[in-house]
Amino acid sequence: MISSGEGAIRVERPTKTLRELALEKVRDAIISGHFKPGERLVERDLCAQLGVSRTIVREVLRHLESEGLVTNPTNKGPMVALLDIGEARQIYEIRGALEGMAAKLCAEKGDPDLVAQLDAALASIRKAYALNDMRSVLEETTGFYEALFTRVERQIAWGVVKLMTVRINHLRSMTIKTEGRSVDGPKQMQLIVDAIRAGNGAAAERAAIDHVRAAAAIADAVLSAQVPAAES
Amino acid sequence: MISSGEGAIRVERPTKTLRELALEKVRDAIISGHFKPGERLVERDLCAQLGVSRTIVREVLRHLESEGLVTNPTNKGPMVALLDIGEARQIYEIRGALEGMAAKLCAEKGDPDLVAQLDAALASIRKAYALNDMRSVLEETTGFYEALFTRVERQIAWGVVKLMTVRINHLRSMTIKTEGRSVDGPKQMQLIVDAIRAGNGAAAERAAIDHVRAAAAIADAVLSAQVPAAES
DNA sequence: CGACGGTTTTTGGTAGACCATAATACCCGA
DNA sequence: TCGGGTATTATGGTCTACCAAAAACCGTCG
Repeated sequence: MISSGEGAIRVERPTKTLRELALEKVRDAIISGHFKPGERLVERDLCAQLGVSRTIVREVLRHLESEGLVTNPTNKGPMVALLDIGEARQIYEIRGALEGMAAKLCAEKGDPDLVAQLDAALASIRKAYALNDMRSVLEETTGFYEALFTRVERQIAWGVVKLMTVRINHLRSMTIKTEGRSVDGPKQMQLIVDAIRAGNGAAAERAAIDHVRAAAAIADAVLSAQVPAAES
Repeated sequence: MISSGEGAIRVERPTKTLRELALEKVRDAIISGHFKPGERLVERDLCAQLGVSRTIVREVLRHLESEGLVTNPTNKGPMVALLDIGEARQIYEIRGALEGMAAKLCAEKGDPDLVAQLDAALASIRKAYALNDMRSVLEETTGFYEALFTRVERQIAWGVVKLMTVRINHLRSMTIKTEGRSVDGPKQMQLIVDAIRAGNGAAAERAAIDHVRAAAAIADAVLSAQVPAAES
């Protein structure tokens, strides 16, 4: 991303600032469900729990707000964002559009290295499924798509997809556990890779969209079942 | 967005918090070029200029950072983000994908009201061009696309497009001033509307993509000319 | 049981302090 | 004059304390 002219001998001290640490902690806590949707996030409580000052906490909350993980009704204080079923559908749709675009570009690029990388990622996913290691499944799947985007220099689209993804993370972890997903999921991704290998852009796009669509359908079912009819 | 059960008699005091005000001010200052790309944004200076405390300024900077308008090199302090030509291309591409998607959905919906609204927006754009009122051109164009997205309930995609758009705002204001743009721009948008009116989803999608593509091409030319060869 | 009124909680926002580090200016000796 | 080391300054990162106002809570009284 940064055009550092002078090679890779940079010292790169990964000085994480306290704020970044706190941000990750809170984000993970939300994603992992430690803080449940709708739960209030009281600034001073967070200060105590994180062991940092309000300055930090406020900045973190603001950041998460702009990520869509936290909502902030004025004069009420921040809370973990609720995921609307309509929003979830929209997010899956956006992912479909962008992942389809990336897959198409990959196919048109015709880079054997890329195909190899995707194959490897897919193998890892299958292995993780076999071991029932859902955490790794998610991780490797993320890696698969990261390659899909970044190998054709689409960092920004990848950023958007990541942003969207954190908001539906708990849905993701439910969809991958669904009956048959351990077979269907990789199979659909295989179709993407095959189309890319064949250099068939249109097919790659379609396959990517289909894969997201399948995940969306499962998520939809999960959400509908989970909240059959929220009373007024 | 919010399901307020009890009708529209809400008092709705638009109590903007200071922070929100400050955020808009700074964002506008960046978009309008008051703060130029690469310029340092010194926290204490901003405090003085905005008349708010450092807490607020820091939160605002963090927010703009996650919008991509500000970068924050560690140990250096925030500065207005530089727009890379590659990033600009990526952004136009994403807009193409999403606006194409929205246009297609609009066509498939077949809502006469929507068509009327788009026609009206387009008329306003033409009028603004005739008056050489570029500010209004931008505004009305935004309205056009907002309708395109929100009329088919794609608020999230619209949010993404808005996010992308602020980052290329100065490019936008240059492209619309380009020779012939006052004719070509509306003409291309007319094609979108026509396709929607005809209920032709594929054509609407194509027209939307073409329109973005044309803008991207101009932006590309502008950027390439502007920075012929940035030295190492 | 319900309305009223006060107390506590919590947010929005401010001021100012402290430290660490990066950049800059400066100064002194060879 | 040049080189190098040191003092200074600018700035971000972080903390604490404080205030006002909105909300939430709670207990009392009609």
